[in-house]
Amino acid sequence: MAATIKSVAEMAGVSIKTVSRVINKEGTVKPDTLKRVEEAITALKYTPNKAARDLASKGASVLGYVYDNPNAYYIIDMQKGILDVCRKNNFELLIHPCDASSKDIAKELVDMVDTAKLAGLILSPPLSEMPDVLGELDDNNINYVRILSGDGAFDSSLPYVLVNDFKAAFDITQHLIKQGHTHIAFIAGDEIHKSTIERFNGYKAALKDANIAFDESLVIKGTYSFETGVKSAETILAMPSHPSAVFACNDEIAAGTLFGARMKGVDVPNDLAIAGFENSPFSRQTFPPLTTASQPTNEIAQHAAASLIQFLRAKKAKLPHENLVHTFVPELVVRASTEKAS
Amino acid sequence: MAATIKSVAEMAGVSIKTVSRVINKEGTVKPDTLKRVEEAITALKYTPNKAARDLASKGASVLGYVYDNPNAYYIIDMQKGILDVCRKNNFELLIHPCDASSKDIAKELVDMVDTAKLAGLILSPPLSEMPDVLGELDDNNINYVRILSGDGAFDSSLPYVLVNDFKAAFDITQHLIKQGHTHIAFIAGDEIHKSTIERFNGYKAALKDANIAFDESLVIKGTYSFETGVKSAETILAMPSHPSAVFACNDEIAAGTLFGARMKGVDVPNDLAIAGFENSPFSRQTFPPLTTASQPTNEIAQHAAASLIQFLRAKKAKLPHENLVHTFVPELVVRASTEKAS
DNA sequence: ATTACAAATGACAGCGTTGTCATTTTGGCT
DNA sequence: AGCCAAAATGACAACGCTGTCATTTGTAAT
Repeated sequence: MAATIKSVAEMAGVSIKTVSRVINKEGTVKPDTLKRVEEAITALKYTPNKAARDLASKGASVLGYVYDNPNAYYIIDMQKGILDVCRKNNFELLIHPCDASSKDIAKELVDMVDTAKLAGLILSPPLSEMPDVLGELDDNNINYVRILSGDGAFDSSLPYVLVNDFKAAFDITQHLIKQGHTHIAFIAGDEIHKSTIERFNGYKAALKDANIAFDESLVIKGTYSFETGVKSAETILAMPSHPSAVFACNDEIAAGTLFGARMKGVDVPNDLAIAGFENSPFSRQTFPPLTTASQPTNEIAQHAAASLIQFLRAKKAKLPHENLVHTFVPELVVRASTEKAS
Repeated sequence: MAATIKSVAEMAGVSIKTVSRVINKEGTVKPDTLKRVEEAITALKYTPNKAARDLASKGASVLGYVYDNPNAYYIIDMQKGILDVCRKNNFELLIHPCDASSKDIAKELVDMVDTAKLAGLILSPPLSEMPDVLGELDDNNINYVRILSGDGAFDSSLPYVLVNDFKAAFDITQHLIKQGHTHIAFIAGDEIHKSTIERFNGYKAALKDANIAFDESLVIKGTYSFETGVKSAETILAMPSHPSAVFACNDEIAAGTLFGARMKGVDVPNDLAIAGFENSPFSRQTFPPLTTASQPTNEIAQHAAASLIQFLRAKKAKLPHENLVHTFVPELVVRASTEKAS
């Protein structure tokens, strides 16, 4: 029923190999024949059979996007960015939400790559920051690109994308300090995420930079969740002479903190300033809207996917390839939750 | 390098066809040989080559999930549900976010099915409710399952999943009425979504049921967005003797309304009760939390995917199949945004 | 035992491409 | 015109599996 390379070849009066050359843009076809073939392709509405292609060329062009992240907005943005690049490069995408805390996660990924014959993986935090998972992937010769939190290049034959949480956290803290706060609480997210550490370090660095003594008692451990924020608000407000500002490790925590403060009748930002991180859509929709840091998720995703594809191509062609690295610095977004009405 | 069906056959001392029978669970293999083959498979870590399989059996086992929906939580839930079923049935999933308002959307989908040799599509609203898109799919003999808003079965040879927004909206409105409200505004979402219409009808039915005259001036048109909520709040609060309650077509609008009310210093729920729809995670995280209706998105997704797969199998085997229909009724979730402190 | 028939297994031809290598065509030089 | 290398094209085997049909093996009834 559907057109095949053979029917196109017959119609154009050439061999199937020539048609193959045309669809693969090998560039060794005379303009004249090229045109005939292209016309035949259009006329027959021919699209190459992917299965046959994959079989003949050994190995499919499918990437896997692996994630364990509760932030739906982040995931959706990542998916869109990756898909864009995949479509442009004739790759397909397999998504794989999973449980990073599962004991067999590494094996699960290896199996998946194996079964689906994946060309490579794209890893989001926290998976991209788990040494044992990465080690297992390395052992099995699996290609992957990582998106992770960090502020400097490191040695790796595989591509990766860095997000400089340190710098952004520094900026946010500095912003709070400029608003006159000296007593700033920090609410941490899951420690399995390197971003938590980086943001914490940025926070400390900004304090130091402003000659404000770091006070351990102002640091609250938690997870990247609304509930953490709610509980932390209670804790913070119960402190004798409580902090006048809070830097929450992400918007969800910040929203929870805001909620908790509200419950206690506390005025934000006048009695308590609150800053988040990530620029989730809802950070704009809380009341008051949250000061936060914005990372270009879609762009990050595109860079990650593009690097991986470039890497795979270089590898296939046995070309040497440069170390593919990109760094992004989330940008400070100031909103009402940290700015006193003037 | 990797094991093939041939190497397994050799090791087990059988023909490749027998191995094929084993991996396809055809069930016509003697227990004895079965065991030998399975051992060989394990020993060699053999996994069938998907491309070869697809090629030989004409047509891959890949479903496409097509959506144009700004609600990230909904999409993530849907994906997870679909993915679960796909994995269980050895199907793969291709996700396809798209723009339903694009003129060529129907063509885009047909092309996609064609190119990726998809076995079928899963359609979310609003795509599942657009006659011209469906018509084009029908014309091209594309198999699909729809998830749509409605309250009764209809004739269709293809499976579909119904969500009874009418009933749920009725329940929400009734809840507001029971709280003593008689002056209830309705904020509509995009009209391209049938859910908007259904929810509107449910709202009207509940009013009628309580002998409250329907007042056209209390209906505000909008889109499923936070901004619509914010603007509507202004409109509503500017009304002479403004409504005491609002039924917003979804949580995002409701959150916006809440935000807008807050801006004006209005007390929710005492001066204005607000109800949403969808039970988005953030409906629990606004202050006060929103009354809403909860739909089991994950389950809906699973049913949709399962019906489609069942349909495809029946079709392939040329078996007659019953009309595969499931109906879900979202459940009322009462929270502080509509309950006056007692 | 023999026959008859069902169950289990195998041989082999595709499926629609790409890769390899052989062949033909082309165009620039003498 | 004649020659040669380079460019263009083609023939054909693989890729790893499934479908079809033929063959062998097992089983129950005579």
